[in-house]
Amino acid sequence: MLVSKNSSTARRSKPLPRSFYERATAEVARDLLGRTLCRRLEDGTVLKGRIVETEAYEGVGDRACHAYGGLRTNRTEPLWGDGGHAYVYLIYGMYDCLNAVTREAGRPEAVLIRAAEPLQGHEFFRERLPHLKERDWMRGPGRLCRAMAITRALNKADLRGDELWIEKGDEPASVGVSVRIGVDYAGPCAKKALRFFVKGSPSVSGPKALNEPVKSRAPKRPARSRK
DNA sequence: CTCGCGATTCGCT
DNA sequence: GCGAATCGCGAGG
Repeated sequence: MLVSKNSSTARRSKPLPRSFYERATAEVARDLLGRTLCRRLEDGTVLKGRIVETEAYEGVGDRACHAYGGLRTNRTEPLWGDGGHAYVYLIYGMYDCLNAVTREAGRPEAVLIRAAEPLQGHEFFRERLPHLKERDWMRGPGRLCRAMAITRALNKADLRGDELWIEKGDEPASVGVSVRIGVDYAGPCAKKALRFFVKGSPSVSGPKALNEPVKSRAPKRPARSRK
């Protein structure tokens, strides 16, 4: 029996189900913290990172959202599809950003994955981003995609697929909340507390002032209600 | 077709 | 702290 060192043949933990994504977007964003983002390369190498920072984009009424005002174009098409798929777009002509589409088809909402802590694939990451320290490999949405080789080729990919998926992971000890980063143009929507991060993680991006807040209390992961 | 600009990052002052 | 890099997208002529 072939034993693979890079775990390409290792049994794979189950990806989060579609139903995970078909909920209120802010809930999904909060709930994605601590989960394991996984990427399988063509050669079988599997890369993993622990999600430590996310942002919710709440659809047609959210001025910061690409689908604001009902905008439906070739670019925003993935947002309009089923939850549990990837929306990968290019920003500033050089960086890809990864979103997890939420809600059901017809509700164009998503969660931007802003940062993660490297869990698996250190050799690959180091070779790809030699100028950065380990903690910075996935610190920021552009670097995260760079490190994990996530490009627009994965746009619309199923997040339960073979190339890209998200696993259960572990519950963070402490969660922070703040306004979203880089959306000052969004008027009143820019004030909404839709950014979630794992407090104390060295891989969280953004200004210090947002990450070491004074009074914020972390909302708890909503208990699975039984009706 | 032209124009303005962005859910960022990096390097320099 | 500031500005350049770099190009696809969306709006408008």
